[in-house]
Amino acid sequence: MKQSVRYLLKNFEALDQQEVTVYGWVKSNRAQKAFGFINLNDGTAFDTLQVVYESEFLDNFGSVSKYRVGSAIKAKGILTLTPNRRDPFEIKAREVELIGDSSEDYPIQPKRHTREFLRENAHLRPRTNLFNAVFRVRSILTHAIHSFFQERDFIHVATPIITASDAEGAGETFGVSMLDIKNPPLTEAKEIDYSKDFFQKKTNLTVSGQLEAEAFALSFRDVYTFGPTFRAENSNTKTHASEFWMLEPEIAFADLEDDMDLAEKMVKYLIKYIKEKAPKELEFFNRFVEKGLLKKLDYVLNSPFVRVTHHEAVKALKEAKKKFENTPDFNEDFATEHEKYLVKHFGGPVFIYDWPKNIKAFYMRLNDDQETVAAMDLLVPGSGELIGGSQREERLELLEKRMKEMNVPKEELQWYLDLRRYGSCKHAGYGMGFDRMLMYLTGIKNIRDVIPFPRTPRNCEF
RNA sequence: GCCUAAUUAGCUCAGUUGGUUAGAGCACAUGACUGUUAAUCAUGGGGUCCUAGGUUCGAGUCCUAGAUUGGGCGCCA
Repeated sequence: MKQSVRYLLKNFEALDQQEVTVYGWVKSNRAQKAFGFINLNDGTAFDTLQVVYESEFLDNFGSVSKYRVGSAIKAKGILTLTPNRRDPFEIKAREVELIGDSSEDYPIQPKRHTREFLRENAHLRPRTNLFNAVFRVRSILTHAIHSFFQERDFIHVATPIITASDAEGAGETFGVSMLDIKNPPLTEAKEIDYSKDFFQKKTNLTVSGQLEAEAFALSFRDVYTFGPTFRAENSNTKTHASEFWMLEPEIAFADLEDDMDLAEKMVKYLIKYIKEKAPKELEFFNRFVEKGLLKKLDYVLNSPFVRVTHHEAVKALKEAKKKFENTPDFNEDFATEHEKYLVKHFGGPVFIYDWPKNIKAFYMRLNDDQETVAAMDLLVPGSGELIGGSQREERLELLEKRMKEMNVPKEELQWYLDLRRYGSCKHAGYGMGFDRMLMYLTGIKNIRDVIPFPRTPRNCEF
């Protein structure tokens, strides 16, 4: 019988003077002449468990006192309440056994390491306090997303990872091919002949599950897709990764207003959920990662998100006293400095909606002014653009016209146009960068530190 | 992709104007210690100063190129 540290932390009061067995890794070991202390972490809880070992109970006291940090051990002993000490209880060992030694050069020490060093040791960093907390919260956040949508009767749809659609926009994609790259089959025009490839056409890793999600929304009404996404851009920033996770809900019989309502409700739900399920972890982030994190989250929880049009936002930028490197323009997207100013100016998350049509994607619904589309971005402090969404163009003629204007090939997207031919209706959706949401919730400032084994340009270790 | 900074022990860092044998804390090893919790104390071992060239009587230190990493920006349905 073995107990997890999490179980003991929850039930220790009822287990006083009972024998328990724990397995885990040594976080620190402090030996004196006839007794010593091991702080044990088994990964099930953020906190460690103190194991007291004494020479009078152990034959192997000498070797136990030499167990190094990182070693895997088993400890059997008597759970004892210690109300006057720092920890509420401890284990008085009757048996301590080495399962897996950790050699002298174990890189993770009971001291502060730089994030860069830990990134290079991505296989060992989940053993540190910080990453133990980050990746537990990541797991809980995944669950929070599913429960938010499942509680609202959304259908989860697994959209494909490999697609043949290159029509979604200018985003660079990773190609998927089984052709011999040294000697590929060529067409008469001396171009690579993808008809000889595995799928008999050019394929790539997905940059979005949205188009397929739309098909399901026009069957199930409310759906969401949640999974990995791949971008081959040579982006070197702390908010971009080559492989990341994206959540994309899609709702039918709904407009942009409904879309923003859903996004706002969801963000608040996720914050509330994490506060409830990972209070220890949040407290840790609040102390050591971002001072004021809890205050920030509470503020977001309790105030309505500001909603301004792109036009109003640009106006606010133009009226700002601050000098920008890039001049704000009514027909342009924002630069990073503009986004930073806007979230500061509006004091928290802010929706920017009704964007000029020429800087947005072909599927976004044209507004009555003929100049803007029903698109929205949610900007948040620290993580930049957290959510981007729109109401979709449901009118076949207008959609076809827009595709022609933007050189989107129609042939590959006949199925997408079908959705407008057969029972079309207004619908909307958005995409949320899951990893950016996690950054926002934990205060971690680099996306590489919220992804277990991050992939970025020139880096695919592990 | 552009700009900028950094790279010295397992880790975090110091290293004077270019000049003796490159240092500290933690970690590791040995020992002391009857309640420690980043324990403490004593002693000890541990270095391709990122790589390749160059300048110089002499380079961790100066120059050139490259690699890697950080930060800023760009790209980003």
